[in-house]
Amino acid sequence: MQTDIPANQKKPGKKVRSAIPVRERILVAAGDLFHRHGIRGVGVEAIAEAAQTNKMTLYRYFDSKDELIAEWVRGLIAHKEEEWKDLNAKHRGDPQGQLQDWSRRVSEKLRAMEERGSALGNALAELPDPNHPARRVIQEHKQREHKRVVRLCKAAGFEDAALSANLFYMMLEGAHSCVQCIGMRQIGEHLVEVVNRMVENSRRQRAVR
Amino acid sequence: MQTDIPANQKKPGKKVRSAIPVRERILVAAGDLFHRHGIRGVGVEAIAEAAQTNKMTLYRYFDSKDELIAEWVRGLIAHKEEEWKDLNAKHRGDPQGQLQDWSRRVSEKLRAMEERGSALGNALAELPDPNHPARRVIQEHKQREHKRVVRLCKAAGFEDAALSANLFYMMLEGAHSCVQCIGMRQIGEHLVEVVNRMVENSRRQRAVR
DNA sequence: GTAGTATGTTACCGATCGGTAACATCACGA
DNA sequence: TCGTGATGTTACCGATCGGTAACATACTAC
Repeated sequence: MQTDIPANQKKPGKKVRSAIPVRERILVAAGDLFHRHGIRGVGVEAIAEAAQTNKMTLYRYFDSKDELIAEWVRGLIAHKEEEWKDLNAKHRGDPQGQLQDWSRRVSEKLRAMEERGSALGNALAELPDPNHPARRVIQEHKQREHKRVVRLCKAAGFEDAALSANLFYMMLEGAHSCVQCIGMRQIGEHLVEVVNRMVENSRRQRAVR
Repeated sequence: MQTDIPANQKKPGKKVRSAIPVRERILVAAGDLFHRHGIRGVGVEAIAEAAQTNKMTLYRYFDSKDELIAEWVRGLIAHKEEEWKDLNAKHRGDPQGQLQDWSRRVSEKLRAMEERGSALGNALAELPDPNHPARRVIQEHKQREHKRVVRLCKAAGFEDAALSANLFYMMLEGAHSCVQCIGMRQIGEHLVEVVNRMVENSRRQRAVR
């Protein structure tokens, strides 16, 4: 019941330097707000506040809001590509297993998602300018992801690899849309089911041959 | 080579009243700009100008920008539901034909589309506020559309109607995303192909039984 | 003609936004 | 203890936005 304030912190509510570095806090706060309220619906001031800092500091780390958006997007993508790598390491030489596992992971994420869809998908919708740094980064990533899926489907020995890959990719994108459109968080389970059947079909076909 | 201006039009470049009523011109202009530059990226002034009128007149027809957005969305939806009705009339008692025809129509639209995805999908991404009039209208429409697809898949006699319906719906949504993500305007052809196979499978199964 | 209605014009309001300058304060190492 | 770099604070800028008021003009019906 000491009434005095300990000397090591000047005022009761005064800044207790967070362990997480500022730059990261800003990125996390920005990401959260962008995804919840839309990129254009969030001001830099609100981001700084949510990151427990201020606008000036934000602009010391990021040249502009657009660059902050791009950095956030780059982080999302880096994380996602890391997951693809993990997947590849875990199911080395088993492309079918990779596709199945990926669909399972997506399904889990969808179940835990709010009514908002994919962050990257929404970002594309919100940033129509083809020269926006974030837009280009996203599109390049999606191209890489699509190519990866095509490669996996080929390696999986699917009869029509291009068709299977595009089916897989359509479902991947569509599942996220569905959560936002009709609030169907359990649709991922159907994604998983379809992928499983694709794999089964491929095995059956191979057995016949 | 008459130097004088005909009496029936005061000035050379003066307003030659368009045959299309103002309200509709505004909606068309708004829709075009919304879809090209994003809803939040377009100001009412720009809309009025594109509609060859002015802000005051715009606000005489629409209570607010949000209401204009909602009206535009309602128009899109009405048009789409009209198409569903046409489809039903054309393939009465043939649910499989309806699904196939719908996928074909979507495919055609995708091929003609710019790099921007679905207008309704983008609108959802741009309007995160669950109380926005446009958002609610879109979600209700998507719910109806989804139910319609489920009904069609049941009527089509697909083995697992719920699964087929969700597959169909994921592809529908996903195909639009893909155009925006990776610029794949020909992906609709694969959508059509998958639907055709679903129908074939269903027929083969029925033949076996 | 004249009245009434629809539309155009201009100017303005308050709010918000992205971004910057100048200066104060803090934490920490030498 | 001092100095230095990182961070906080405040105030401000110009631009844009959604929305409104007041008034001018055009068109149409009678």
